[in-house]
Amino acid sequence: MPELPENEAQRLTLERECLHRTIEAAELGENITHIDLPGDNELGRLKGRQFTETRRHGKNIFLGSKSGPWITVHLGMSGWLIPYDAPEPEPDHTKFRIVFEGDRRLAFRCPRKLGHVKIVDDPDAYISAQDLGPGALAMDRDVFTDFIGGSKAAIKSALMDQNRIAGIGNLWSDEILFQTGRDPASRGSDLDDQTLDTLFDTMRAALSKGVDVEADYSRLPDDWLIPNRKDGEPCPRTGCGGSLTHHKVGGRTAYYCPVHQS
DNA sequence: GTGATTGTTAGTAA
DNA sequence: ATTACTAACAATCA
Repeated sequence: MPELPENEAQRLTLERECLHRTIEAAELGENITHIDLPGDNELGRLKGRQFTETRRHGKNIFLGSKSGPWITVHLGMSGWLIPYDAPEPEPDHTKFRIVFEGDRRLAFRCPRKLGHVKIVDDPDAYISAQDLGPGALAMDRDVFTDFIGGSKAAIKSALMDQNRIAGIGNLWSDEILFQTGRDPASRGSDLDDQTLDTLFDTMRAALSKGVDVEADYSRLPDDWLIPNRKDGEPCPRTGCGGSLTHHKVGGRTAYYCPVHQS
């Protein structure tokens, strides 16, 4: 379930659970055809080292140290990083694991195999090679408003364009547009300057709150979309009175309220 | 069986 | 050249 807030929560978990422990081994799991994982040579480079820092850019998580190497993880659609202590059982669908000295383990669970793990020497070089845009919570207002204001694509698709804004996916784009009161299929180029500013502020506030609650949706406000994101639910916006519905925008399912989002 | 899923990307079209 | 849209990827679930 990984967009910017979820990935940031994962980074925090790694920060708390996986630093300053000597790596005994890095290993592949079972049933790993069709998933992008490091080869044996790469795995060997991790042995004997310690991770000392974490980073995140958009939906990409990095775990490493000044002198490298780093591992970078993308969770894909269903990936999750799970620290645990032996002899607790390893999670199902573990595709990659790190064995730390002592009992600590880190499992990369990825049942749908759309995530990946790579070994990289320099996170910054990796980020620029991937052509990722600036992180949604790190970017300047002008860069955001220039891009959205000049985009003829559906505004939902523009918000999710990782090459321009890194970190926003299907759920959080819906949330941002719900709070801004815009139809997900509308065009960014149709927005006036004031609305673009509001959209930027709303994006920052929504994602920041998601980060604050460590992506625990039960701790999001009741009048937000995500905790109510289901067909036929009453629109949670106070006094709106509409009903939530959905349709396809840019190949993804967009949930929205047809009454207050235009 | 049908259609859906919180993501990315190769290929195509404009 | 740039931008926008679609289908495909793999596994699971309703």
